[in-house]
Amino acid sequence: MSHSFCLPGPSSPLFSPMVEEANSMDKRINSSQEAEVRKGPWTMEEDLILINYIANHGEGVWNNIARSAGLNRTGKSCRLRWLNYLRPDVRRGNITPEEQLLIMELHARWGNRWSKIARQLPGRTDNEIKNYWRTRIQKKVKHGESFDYQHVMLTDEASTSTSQTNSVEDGGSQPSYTEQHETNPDALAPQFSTESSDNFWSVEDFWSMQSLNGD
DNA sequence: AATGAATGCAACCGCACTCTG
DNA sequence: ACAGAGTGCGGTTGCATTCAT
Repeated sequence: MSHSFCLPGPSSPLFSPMVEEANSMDKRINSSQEAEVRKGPWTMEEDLILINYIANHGEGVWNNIARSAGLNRTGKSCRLRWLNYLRPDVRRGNITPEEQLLIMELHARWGNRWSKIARQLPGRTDNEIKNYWRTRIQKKVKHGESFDYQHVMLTDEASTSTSQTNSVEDGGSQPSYTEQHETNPDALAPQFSTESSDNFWSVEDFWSMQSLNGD
């Protein structure tokens, strides 16, 4: 199968700000210890490498993927990034009222079995559900002693239409990708971010592009 | 406009489980 | 049966962003 993504090379203008950052980090790493693995936020380059590698070779042993793809990351880190963010079927953005109700019902039944709960919500990840529960629902449960599904849903729907809407769809916390737009606004290659705005490419765009390339 | 607090999310950590030789 | 490697999972943390003053 040929799933090549036509990745822009590291010298591409698209990557320059990010690569600079990565390089400076690499320098620090290389100067201290060659084999030290990278931690912290993923760069766009790393994402593309991982996506491209898995598209070509499929999933496998994560430590091998990390090594073979040339990513200076642990297999664990690659797996997490793939499952929570890069997978083509991962749904991002607003949790619908239906999903919220389901989460609450399943949590009432199973407790903090996030992965189990996530399996009932196609495209949602355990991490996302866990975060959602802790930041939205648990907070409300704490404040209002009596746990009223209906109330939680109604109030959260309101917040969904305001703050939550921008949490992911406007890029959320992916500053490292969008920053480059500032430093390199005229980059020829498409921007890659989670934003759905006109000027940026989202992960979804990337995968639809991939399917257009005829895999 | 500045700044401190609150919030939300990505990513890491540690432990437990499963698989394989 | 055992040990080591790999994986899955839940808890926690760090930090960027947003909000309130």
